[in-house]
Amino acid sequence: MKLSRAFLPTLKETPADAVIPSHRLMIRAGLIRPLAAGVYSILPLGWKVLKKIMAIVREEMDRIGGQELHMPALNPAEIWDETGRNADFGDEIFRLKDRKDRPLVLAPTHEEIICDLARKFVKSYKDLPQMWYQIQNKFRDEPRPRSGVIRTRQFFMKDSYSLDSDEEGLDLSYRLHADAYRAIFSRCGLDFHVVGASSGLMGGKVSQEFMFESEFGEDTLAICECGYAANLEVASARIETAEYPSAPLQRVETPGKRTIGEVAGFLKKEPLRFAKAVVMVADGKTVMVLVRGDHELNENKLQSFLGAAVRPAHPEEILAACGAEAGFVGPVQPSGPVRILADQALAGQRDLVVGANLRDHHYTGAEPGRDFKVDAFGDFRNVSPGDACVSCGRPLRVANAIELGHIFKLGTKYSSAMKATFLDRNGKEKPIIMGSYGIGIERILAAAIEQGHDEKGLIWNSVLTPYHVHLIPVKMDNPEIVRVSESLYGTLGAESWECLLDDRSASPGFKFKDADLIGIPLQVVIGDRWIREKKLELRIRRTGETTLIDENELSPRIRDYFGAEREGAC
RNA sequence: CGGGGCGUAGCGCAGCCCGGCUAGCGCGCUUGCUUCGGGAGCAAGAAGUCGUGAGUUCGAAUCUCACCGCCCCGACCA
Repeated sequence: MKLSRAFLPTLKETPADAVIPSHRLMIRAGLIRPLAAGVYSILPLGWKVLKKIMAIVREEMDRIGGQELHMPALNPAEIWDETGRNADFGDEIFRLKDRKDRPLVLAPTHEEIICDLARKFVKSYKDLPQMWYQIQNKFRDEPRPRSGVIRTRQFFMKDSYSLDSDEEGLDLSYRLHADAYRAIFSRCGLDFHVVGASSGLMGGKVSQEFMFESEFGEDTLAICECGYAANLEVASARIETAEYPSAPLQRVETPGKRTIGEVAGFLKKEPLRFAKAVVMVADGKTVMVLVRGDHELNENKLQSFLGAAVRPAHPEEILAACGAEAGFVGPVQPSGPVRILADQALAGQRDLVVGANLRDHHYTGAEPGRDFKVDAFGDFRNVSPGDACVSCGRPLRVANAIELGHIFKLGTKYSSAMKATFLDRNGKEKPIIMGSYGIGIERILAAAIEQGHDEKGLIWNSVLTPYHVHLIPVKMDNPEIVRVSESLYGTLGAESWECLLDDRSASPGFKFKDADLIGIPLQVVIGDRWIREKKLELRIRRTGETTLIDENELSPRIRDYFGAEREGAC
């Protein structure tokens, strides 16, 4: 592509509303332009990279036996009512009506459509297993789109679905996907973690996320050097408890001291000697959850334990259940009926500080079992940095991350609801066992940029780079330089290297800055050195290293840089 | 949805508090000349519903109200 003719609008200045590096650089380097909140046009340079990503995804999906299909984004709402997800998605689903006033939705995912296809075409165990996938636009009316292309309202997803007749089949389909995903993200040159995750709205028991670490991530991971990694939603750590002697239960005055920090300072006791009471409501019932004073309640774990959505209790509910306001509530003789759960770190603990269910008072010396009843112990807390890894005991690191992909063992949630069944060997009708697997295509692009840039601009890796070589003739008024650069452009193109030729009559500095911003791995400068000594300057974008080479050395150098796997193509 | 910020030329911004004459600056764009190794210089030019609507006023980019849009933090999130 010749830059004089290219639709490649680069920006010297950073747009005011772009915050994270990938977003800023995608706009500055002309990959994307915003149309509305969370909606982007993908310009030629960005589209070129996305197509390379999609090609890798297709190769790896085909390799594990996936069959590509394409389902409609425009769906009748009724099909979403069959599983109840039209309601479950709430405002996140885009709804519209056709001319006959029939309700339609823009699909946020495709389990329902898969089930519809499956119930029409899968009749027998002999038709299974199946693995169907697509790369398609998804629509989600996110409450808050953000971070450029990372959370948008319209985005490309590779979504695939496995249909199996038994659990062993599902295990295999799931494992194949896990392997394919590792291959995809590795081939795209990304550093990533595979973590145990929560299934959330999707249902099902087992799920794993593929995450890349980023300070701008919306998720938090617990990571150990031994290889253990989990989303904080489900991460656990070893329980380390010290033994303390019993002490008598004593009510003490703590005027105006509500938070653990305040009471700890006032009573001169460490926060870990506290049992913090958090009052939640699940299914209309009040639940008190105790966690150690230095720990945090993990609502996701509580939710999984209770099998119901939970929310923090309102002040009047707290008062009704405990007889005191937040800050002074505790497990010792609450005034109302409350189920009491406690984090396992509190099991067997003695001499704890708890709220007294009386304004401005706490108890010291409290002991579960002796002074208050715990209905159940469980893992209800967030892992914190430095906690001991469950598998090796070394300290865990906690880091933010962005989700690239998520794989789920769904089971029969959707197939049962939609009567997607088959006849097994015994002629018995059974629901198809499903898995569902997603990759955010644009997020791979964003991750590649988050992991490949410097203060000057993008630095593409050799796989995703939109072009291999950026030819920079300096002095376009010199016919010799123009002739040589055109000739190189022609020969490299014939060798099937993708080349950018900056044939604009701009100043050298301008071209160099633009080339660094666009970030093609190899830059070739044709200028003074050519005039004086017939040498090309080959510059590696990542390192800035420049070498003078003869014209006939260029192709071999390019081949070396991009590796032997390209040789067949040359 | 709660909190905060912003909306003036393609981009980045000033002007607004304290109303007033022709709405300004840098970049970019057009034309010409000169330049040409890290976002060149000079000269001449084109380009604006000051987000929208209503109100106050002799007069509104500026004050008031409503609405719309965009960004950030939080909530939420496959």
